Amino acid sequence: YSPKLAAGSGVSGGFAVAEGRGQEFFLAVLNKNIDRLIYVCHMPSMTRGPDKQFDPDAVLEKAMQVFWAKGYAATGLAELQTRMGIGRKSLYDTFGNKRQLFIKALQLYSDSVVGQISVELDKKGSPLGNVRRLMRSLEEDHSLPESMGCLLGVSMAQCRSDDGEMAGILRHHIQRIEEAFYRAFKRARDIGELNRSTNTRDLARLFMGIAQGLALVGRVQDAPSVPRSIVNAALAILKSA
Amino acid sequence: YSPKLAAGSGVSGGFAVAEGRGQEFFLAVLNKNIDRLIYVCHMPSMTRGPDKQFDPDAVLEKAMQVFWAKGYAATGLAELQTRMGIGRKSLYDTFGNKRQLFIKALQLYSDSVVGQISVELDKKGSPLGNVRRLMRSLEEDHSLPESMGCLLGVSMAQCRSDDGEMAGILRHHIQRIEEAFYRAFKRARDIGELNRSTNTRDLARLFMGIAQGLALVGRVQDAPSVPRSIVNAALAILKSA
DNA sequence: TTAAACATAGACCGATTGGTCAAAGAAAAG
DNA sequence: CTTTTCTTTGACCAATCGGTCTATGTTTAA
Repeated sequence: YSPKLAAGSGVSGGFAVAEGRGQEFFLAVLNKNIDRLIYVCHMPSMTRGPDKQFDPDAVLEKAMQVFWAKGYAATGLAELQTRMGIGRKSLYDTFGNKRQLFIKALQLYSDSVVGQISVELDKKGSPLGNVRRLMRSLEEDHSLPESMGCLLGVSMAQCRSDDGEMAGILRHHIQRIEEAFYRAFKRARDIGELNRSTNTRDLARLFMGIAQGLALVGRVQDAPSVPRSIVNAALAILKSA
Repeated sequence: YSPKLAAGSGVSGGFAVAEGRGQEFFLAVLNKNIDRLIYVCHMPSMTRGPDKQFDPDAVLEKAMQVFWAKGYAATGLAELQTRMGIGRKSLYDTFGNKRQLFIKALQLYSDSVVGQISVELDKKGSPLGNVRRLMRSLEEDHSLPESMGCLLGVSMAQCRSDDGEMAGILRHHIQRIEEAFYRAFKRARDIGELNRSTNTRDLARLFMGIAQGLALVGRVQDAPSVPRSIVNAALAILKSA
């Protein structure tokens, strides 16, 4: 861990008292002091260098934007560097590698966007009202010409079918969406906004799926009519559910 | 179009009668015979080489599979070659380039998969019965662990946000799905399987969106419960629509 | 058989990929 | 100041990217 030990010359040249002794002597000394050596090697440094010149969170946000717009595979390190505004070494030191950076970007997305969805759905008052407000908001977002869809959806589509780790991460994130809808629908049923016979788990999963489909279609849509229709029909469900 | 004319020596050497004439003469002759020359140049060759040693359609099907599983950007020419089983020159001579190959693969997908959906929905008998059968079939497909989702959905997610041409192509293909649902719902309303008040256009777009969401989620799902729920809830809509 | 027209395999291209490394600079403790 | 530790820049790497092209068949009309 320390370059002092890695420098070969320091070992034989540094210990004047050891002159003329055999190899066994050194081994004995090392064995006796190995714990202390390891301890010293792990000690915090006495001096420190300059702090990072960028805010890792702000920079990660930029990376997320790029992945969101272009997808994982189509995003190159060069573009990431440019948009994040940091050097490549800093990028690797801070985030590991491209894949880990992507996973961290997914986490950030989940924490912000999915978190926002949860907040919206958990608001006090009519849970179905919350759902309606959220869906109209999603409709508006994905009707904009510059809509990029949902990063989770985009990533599910790009995730290689044999990449189990990535699939698991994505599954976890979309489950958070499902759970947010589920809480809202369960509460709606409890207070009588939904029929007793309604399967709230099924309904939550359907709305999660609709949200994904909506975001996906919004990516290639040139007019707001299709997102509008989807949300209209989705909200019509709730009137008789 | 013919190397015979491209070979420079043939022009001056071939017309013995023209010896000693000026440049104007040649231009006059060319002008008089230009139509005939063009005609000749477009004539079918007198000899022909060997036929292709592969079936372009079968090979395109293979390419489609690769794009489907890995996505456009993550698919390299090397893998395409291997899976298609043809050389790179043949690939470029037959399909143009990677992008055109991809567009042709999209077309093939649309013709087969979307075509199949249309056939299913246009079947005689109860249109809502057709919808139910189709949705259960989609549920089954996307519950399989090896499900790769829908190539159109995958491509929408990967399509760069500034690639208008690709967005247009994809929009066209998913409209075919929407239209298939629309025909079924319209017919259902006409024969009384749906309420008069139901907006069949909205409902068709919703089901297209649900199908896309279902396919997307199926890509990362490890258990059939979520696809099952989505279709359950989607079909429950129809009972009171 | 000859020669034109095709298809094939595979070498080759510059550009770009994700990733590493050495040299230089900056901050802070001694 | 010096020294140590940290960051940053940018050169560099092998591998791969999409795409081209030459050399070598192979087929068929003349």
